Amino acid sequence: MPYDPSAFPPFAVTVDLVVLTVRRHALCALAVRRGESPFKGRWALPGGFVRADEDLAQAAARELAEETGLHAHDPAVPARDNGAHLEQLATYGDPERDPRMRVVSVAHLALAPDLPAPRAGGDASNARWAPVEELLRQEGYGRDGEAAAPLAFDHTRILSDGVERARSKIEYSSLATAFCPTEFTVGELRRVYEAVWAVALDPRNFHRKVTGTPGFLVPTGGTTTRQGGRPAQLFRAGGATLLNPPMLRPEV
Amino acid sequence: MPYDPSAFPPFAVTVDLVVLTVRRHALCALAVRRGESPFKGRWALPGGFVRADEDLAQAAARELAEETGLHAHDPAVPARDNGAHLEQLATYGDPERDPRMRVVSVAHLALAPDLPAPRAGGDASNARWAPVEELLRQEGYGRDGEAAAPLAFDHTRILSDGVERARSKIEYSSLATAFCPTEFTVGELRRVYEAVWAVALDPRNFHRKVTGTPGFLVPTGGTTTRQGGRPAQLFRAGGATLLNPPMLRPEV
DNA sequence: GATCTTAGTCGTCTGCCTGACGATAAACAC
DNA sequence: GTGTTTATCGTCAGGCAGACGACTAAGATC
Repeated sequence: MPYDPSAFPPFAVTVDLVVLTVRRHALCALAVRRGESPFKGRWALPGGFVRADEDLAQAAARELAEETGLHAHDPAVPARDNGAHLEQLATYGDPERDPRMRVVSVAHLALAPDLPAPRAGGDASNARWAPVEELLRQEGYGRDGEAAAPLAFDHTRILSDGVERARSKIEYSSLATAFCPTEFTVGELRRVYEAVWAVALDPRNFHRKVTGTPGFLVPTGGTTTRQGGRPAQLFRAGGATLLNPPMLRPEV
Repeated sequence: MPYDPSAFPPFAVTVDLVVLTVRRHALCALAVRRGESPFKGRWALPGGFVRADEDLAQAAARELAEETGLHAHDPAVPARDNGAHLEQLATYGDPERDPRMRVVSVAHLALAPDLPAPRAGGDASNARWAPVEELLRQEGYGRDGEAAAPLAFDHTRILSDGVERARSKIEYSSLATAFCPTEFTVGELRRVYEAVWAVALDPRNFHRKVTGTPGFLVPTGGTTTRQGGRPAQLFRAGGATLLNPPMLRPEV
C-alpha cells in the first residue's frame, strides 16, 4: 500500500445534525427547508461543511449553534448548563448520496429541552420542529395540510438512525434528562420516556425506578404544580450517566 | 448557508479497521507495521483510502479482505458463512491527526474467529495479532521483548473505542458468536466472553443463560471433545441478534 | 365550601431472573 | 481404577419489575 498523496480522491466532508426534542408529548426533530438545488424547497436536516481547521465535534457544535442558538454541552463539564447533548452518530458516504459531488457526511445527534424556537438564519419559515413520526412517514400530509415529501438526500435514513439511537440510549443511560430543563419533576421525565418510546408507562413503577437508582436524580428541595395536580418534587440530573440495571422498554 | 462548490476544503477519507479475535484466551487485534513515514516502523491499525466509486462499507470490506483474506459478513444474509462481522465504529477527524494533510478516517469494527493467520501484503512479519491489553498499554514491552511503542496516529484511541464497543455489544446481542467457528460449544462461547471481558464466569449459570435464551443457539446434534473432558454439544448461532434480557457483565 | 379532577407518592404481592453452589456425567491420562 | 477435566442438571435465596390498591395535595367546578 504505497502512499501517494496525489492518488487519493478528493472528498467534501459535512456534518449533518439530528436535533431531537420533546414537544406536545411527541418526539420532534429540527428540519430546515432547502433553498438550493438539489432538493430545493424540500425539508432536510441542518448541516454544513466542515472547515479546514476544525474538528468534527467542533463543526457539529458550530452548526448546532447557528441553527438553534443552543451551545453544545461539553461532556467534560459535568455541570448541567442547559446546553444540548451532542454526540457523533454515524457517517454516511454512499457515492451517490449527493448528485453534485462525493460528499461524506458525519451525522451527529443532539438532544435539547423544548424551550428554543427554531431559526434558520433568522428565517423562521425555513425551520421547524416536526414530529419524527411525520418526517419518517414517506407518504401522507403534515399537520398543516402541507404535502409531506420525504427528506432530502439520505436524511430519512440518518434521522431514522438518530431516533433509534436516542430510543435505545435512554434505556441504559440518564440521557433522557437532556430533554428536560435544568429542574424537572419525575412526571416530566416520565413523559419524555413516553414520548420517545411512544408508549405508556406506569407512573408508580417509574417513580420507584428513577428515584431508587442512585445518582440518577438529586432533589433540589423545591416543588412545582406546573403540571397541575398535587405538587411534585423538583429534581436535577445527578452525576450518574449509566443506568444499571437499565430502564426497561415495554414490549410492543 | 449559500452553497459554493469551490468553497469546501478538500479532505482525504480513509477507513481504518479494528479487527478483533480471541486467541489463547485473550482478546487480540490485528496490527500492521508501517512502512512509510510518518510513524515508519510503528504498529498501526490496517486501513486505506476510500476509492472514488465505493461506499464506506465496501471500502472497509475490501481492506479487510486485503489484510486478512476474510470476507465481510453481509448483514442482509442471515446464513453464517463464517465471514467476519463488520460494522461502522466511529469517525475521527481531528485536523492534526495526520501531519501530512487533512484526513478523516471512518473506523470500522470487525470480529473474526481465530483461524486466519495475518498477512499484510503477503509479508507476515509486518502483520500480527497482538493482545489488545498490550497494544493499549502505552509503556512496557511486548511478549517477544520488543519495545511496545504506542500505535501510530490516534489509533490507540480508535482501538480503545472498538474494544469498548465489542465489550458492551456482546452484552445485549449475540455478537460473541462472531468470534466462534460455525459450530461451537457452550464452553467455547463462554471462553469468548471471558476473554473479551477479562473475567471468569460461572459455567453453570452461563450454560443456563445461553441455552435458555430462545433463538440464541441451535443445537446441531453433534458433539465434540476437542476441549477435553466430557463431550459437549455443538451449537450454531441462532437467528436472534438481540439478547433480552442481556448477558450481565460481572462487576469489577 | 363540597366535590371533582388531576398528578404525585407510598406500599404490597407475585413471578422471573441471577448469583452462589452442590451434584452428577462422560470423556481422557496414568 | 483413580484422578482430572469439562459439561450439564438442580436447588435456593435475593433482587427487581409488572400489576395494581391506597392515599395525598393541589386547582377547577358547582
